[in-house]
Amino acid sequence: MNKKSNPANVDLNGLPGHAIRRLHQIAVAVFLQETEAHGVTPVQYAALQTVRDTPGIDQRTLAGSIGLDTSTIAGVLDRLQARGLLERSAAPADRRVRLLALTKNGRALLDVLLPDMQRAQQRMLAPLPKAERAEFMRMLQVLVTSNNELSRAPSDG
Amino acid sequence: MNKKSNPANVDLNGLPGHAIRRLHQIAVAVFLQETEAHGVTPVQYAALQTVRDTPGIDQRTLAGSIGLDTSTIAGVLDRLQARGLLERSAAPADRRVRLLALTKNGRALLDVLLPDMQRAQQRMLAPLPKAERAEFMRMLQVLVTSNNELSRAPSDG
DNA sequence: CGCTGATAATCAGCATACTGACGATCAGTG
DNA sequence: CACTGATCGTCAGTATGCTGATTATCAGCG
Repeated sequence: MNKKSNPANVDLNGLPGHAIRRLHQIAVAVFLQETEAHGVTPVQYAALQTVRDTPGIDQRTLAGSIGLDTSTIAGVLDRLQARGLLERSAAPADRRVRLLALTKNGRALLDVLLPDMQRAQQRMLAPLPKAERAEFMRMLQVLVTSNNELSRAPSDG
Repeated sequence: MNKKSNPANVDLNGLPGHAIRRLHQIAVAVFLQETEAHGVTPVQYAALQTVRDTPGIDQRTLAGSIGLDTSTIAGVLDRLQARGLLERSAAPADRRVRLLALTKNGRALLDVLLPDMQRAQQRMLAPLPKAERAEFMRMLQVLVTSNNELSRAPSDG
């Protein structure tokens, strides 16, 4: 790949942003591989799981909880609803708000998904020596929570 | 946010994949903030920098080098070319291949971009104690290089 | 030279993810 | 009740990022 040896050259792999982007791509790929049978994306899983854990949550709160824009969550929920995994209903006290709940199919999907999802999570950190995995997760949490206010829909979870 | 206390509940923030996705979002936001004046995305920067460091590189090699699909790189290069930052020329020895090179404007942009880009990279890790930043980067590299073959266009850089 | 398999790039389709603008609704005030 | 400002959700537009199919070209073989 004969790169010219130049002081202006930059080692992309040494840049945090670049490495983080690559790791994210890998994490998504691993998740999709392990959960292949269920046709669910990481974000769709996060939405389903959060609605299950917090039935009757509204879209805005859900978006903040998983770190998504309100305009992005709309499309995610459209697809989940179209698959019959989730229902939207108008809040009786405030007709602007749409309340979310899983259908029976949605809950069933989460149940069968769980072991595959967990295996995916373990595979992501598997290359790290066992002793270092918790340390990596701890640093990850520090970086995410410290910079939380940067995204448009900061997570309150 | 009264979650029901249920054994089926899952702490999303404890999942590697979720934390990595959030960190990626933050990294992109920081990059865009610090380099706001230049209207360049992280991926566009990676493409420009790699073409500068490896003039005459072809699209497929570039895609592999920064960890992108060949179908994704096409759109990125379209936009850079439309802005006059980069040129595509047919390889004389193989007319399927398109060789890439920066224009004078492209090189100039990278020059003025450099300090902003570097400040962005530092900000991403700033919440971590100084002593831990190198350790985090080291673990990041381990995870990326070990799982490299998972993406469609594995990086050879 | 003609055929076959491989390769470079593109394209269509789908799914995040953002900004900025908009319509609908609500709460508070006079 | 009418007006004002805020809030919830949506939409249009743009930019990654993927899979699978297609086109153009090349390399090798008979």
